[in-house]
Amino acid sequence: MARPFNVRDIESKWQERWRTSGFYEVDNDDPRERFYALCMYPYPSGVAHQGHVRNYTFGDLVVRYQTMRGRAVLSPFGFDSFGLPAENAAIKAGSHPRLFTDQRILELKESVRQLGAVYDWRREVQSHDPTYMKYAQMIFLKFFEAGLAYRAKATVNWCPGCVTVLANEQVGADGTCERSGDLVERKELEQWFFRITDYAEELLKEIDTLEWPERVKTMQRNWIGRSEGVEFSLVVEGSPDLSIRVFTTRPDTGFGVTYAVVAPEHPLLETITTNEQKSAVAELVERTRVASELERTASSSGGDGLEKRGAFTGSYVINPFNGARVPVYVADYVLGTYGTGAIMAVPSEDERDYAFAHVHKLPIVRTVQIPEGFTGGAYTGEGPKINSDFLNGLDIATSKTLATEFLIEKAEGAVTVNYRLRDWLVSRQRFWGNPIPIIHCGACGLVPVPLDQLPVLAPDDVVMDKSGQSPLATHEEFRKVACPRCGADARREADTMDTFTDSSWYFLRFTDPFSEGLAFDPVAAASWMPVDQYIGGIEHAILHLLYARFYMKALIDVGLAEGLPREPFRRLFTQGMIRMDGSKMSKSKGNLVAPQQYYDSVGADGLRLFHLFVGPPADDVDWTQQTNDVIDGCGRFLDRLYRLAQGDECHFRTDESPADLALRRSVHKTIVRVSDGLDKWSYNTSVASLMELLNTVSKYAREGSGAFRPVFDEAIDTMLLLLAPMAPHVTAEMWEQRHGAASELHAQLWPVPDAALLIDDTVTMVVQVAGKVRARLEVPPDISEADATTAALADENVQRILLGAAPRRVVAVPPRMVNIVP
RNA sequence: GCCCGGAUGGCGGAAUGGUAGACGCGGAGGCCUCAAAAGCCUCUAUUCGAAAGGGUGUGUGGGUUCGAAUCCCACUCCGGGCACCA
Repeated sequence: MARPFNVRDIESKWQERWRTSGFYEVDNDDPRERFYALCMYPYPSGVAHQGHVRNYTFGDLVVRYQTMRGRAVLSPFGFDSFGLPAENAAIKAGSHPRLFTDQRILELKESVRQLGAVYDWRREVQSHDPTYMKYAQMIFLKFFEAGLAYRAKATVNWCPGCVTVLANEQVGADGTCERSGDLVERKELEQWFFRITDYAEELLKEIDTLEWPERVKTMQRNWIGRSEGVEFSLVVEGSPDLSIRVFTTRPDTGFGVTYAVVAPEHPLLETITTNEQKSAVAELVERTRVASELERTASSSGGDGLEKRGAFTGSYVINPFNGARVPVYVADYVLGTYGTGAIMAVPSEDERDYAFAHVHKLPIVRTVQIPEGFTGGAYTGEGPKINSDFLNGLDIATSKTLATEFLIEKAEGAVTVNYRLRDWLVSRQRFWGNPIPIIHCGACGLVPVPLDQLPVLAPDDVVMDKSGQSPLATHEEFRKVACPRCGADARREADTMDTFTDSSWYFLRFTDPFSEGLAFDPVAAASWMPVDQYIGGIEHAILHLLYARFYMKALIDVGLAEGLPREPFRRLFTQGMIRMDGSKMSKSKGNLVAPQQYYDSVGADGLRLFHLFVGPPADDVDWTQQTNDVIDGCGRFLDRLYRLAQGDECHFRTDESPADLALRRSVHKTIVRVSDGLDKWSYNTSVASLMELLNTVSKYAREGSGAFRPVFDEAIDTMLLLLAPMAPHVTAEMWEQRHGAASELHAQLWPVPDAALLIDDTVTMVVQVAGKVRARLEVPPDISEADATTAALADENVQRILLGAAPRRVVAVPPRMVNIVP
């Protein structure tokens, strides 16, 4: 494509200028109003792909726009540089992950620079940087001292592909690993956890205060999964001292309990299992132990496997509501890790219980009147209580209250809240991560590495393989250490931290990477936090965004972040992903379209404009055959603007004309429209109004009576200002051509519309007859209702359609429209 | 199964109770040129009509309203999230 200017020369000129000018570096004592703009820091995967381009285009737009709004904008960049891909690549090549990582950081940095995105690079953070590691370890130890980090044996998720344990959040709904896609196995292992469940209530409550996309908030609420109910005791028949605690959210259905279930992991299972039932129960327990999460949680609707997935224990418990004896089963549909690990089963009003009862031929007693025509099994809807003694005829809510009181009095009942959220498993059996700074001493137990010995760094000569053992575990020199407390021979912890721990506080480090001896100075951090605009992918809706919220609260509570807001990200924007042939554009799918070819043709400015223009930023983008044409179109728009601004094709006149006022009105209306679009994340319409304005100015200056220079100049300058955050290079170049090297476009303030120019002399009023448009009239904007009606009725076409008949009714909304009802 | 989005020309999309289809892509025609590329101009939902003008039209069916892409009810399809959490 032949262009009126040299894209590469212009773009590299300005990129170099931004790199060296320090214009986008902000100090912590900057007196301007502050704005913290942040894109989620990336895993360094090499040259940027279109997803990065899209993300950083939005981020850079925010930075430049807010800067022109007069704010001190904090715009840092860094790398989430620990993680499996580098380690796996290193194993394959017999090399060290640091080499891969450092190389890829350089590549990604270069891509970002070529996009023209501006950052305060003095604040750069890399997870694998020893300084950052030191403070990450220090935070771990603070959590450990505060009891927020603990070691426990638990049934955990093990990914055979990644040869490490995973957090619950990293396991998909189908029981596969979120990264590798392997089926996750369950293992009983001793691991490190963060007590995120301590914060379940706060994490849930504060979601309401966040300006986040509704669906992200919903996903977090569901993940935390709060449910309110009653815990009470079921006394075992024949053993008055023995009872099973159960949890229910439907105490009102107590009269419908026809059996009870304990989880295969339940501590009382052995005690209550009778001799005759021992083998059946043992078989069930063994089956559950080896079954994958997937098998265990497979849909309950398939009755086929269900029969085998439960066994009678031989014991009975007494239903406190009616004194009935009901059998106790063990079944794998009850989880040992939730509630009390045991339930009262009400097949009539619970679908899972219904399915189980159906297969095991257990009785079903309805306690809610089913609606007429209801044909399903369990009925979970509203209705009057039946078969329920003192609850009969009442609604469910009232019955719940009464039944709860009953249980409190008669069955050691207590109102309880349960959460689906589990503690965060943070240890990983991998090499390329931050070592957990703990020493295991036979005498002293778990001993923190003294602060002055941080960071614990992994040695470079570690054998990384996929044996499943932590690579550090086999390095004798690393592991062997004297206990800091008693001096005896001890062993260093060999596991590393989940990389999500790194991304849980990097945004705090960005605010103050300068202080010595501190992760960050709370005063400096408080001057920037919370992040005013956080931008990233929807794929982090739960994982990163939940962990970071937890870290923020925990850091405050352990005293590292006093005075900071408890929520780190005030506003979140999640961009759509890029799809090609129906699937996400990604390195693993091999369908990447590298940005370089567009840097060469339409330039970074053209490509940025495309990402802004292609559709609403939150929507997914389909990369199709049409895409290249649209990108060319964006380049064409910049070319036209450039050519027009040269003035060679314009006719200039020295006297004023009515056309000048009309143009100025278009210009000032465009200021409003573009600003609104930028404020409301409607970048596509902002670009559209600039394109429209260019068409208008072009017509004004090249056709008809021609252009008046000052009006033309105002139009061009305004367009450059409005376009500056979107296409920063070419606009900066044009500004310099017009105003000289002393004036820098990006240092200008955002244009302010002249209110007087936002009002037109006449507006188009629509005349409808019976709701159909029959005429359009030019009327003054302050036309009265009577005048509007008169003008409407006088219209020739309206007259013709009315056939002289008097209107039955006239609705006038001056000056927009008049609707005549014949 | 439950929850949340969404459905508008050939395509991406605009319009959140008042002119449906802004803007762009694609397409058609024209100007410029020896010719092409580039650029520029005009047209481009559909249908009847020579035109003036009219009919139809925002997934489907109903409703509210002077007036509905927009609000309400029911349904269909598409996308996403969650899914034995008692």
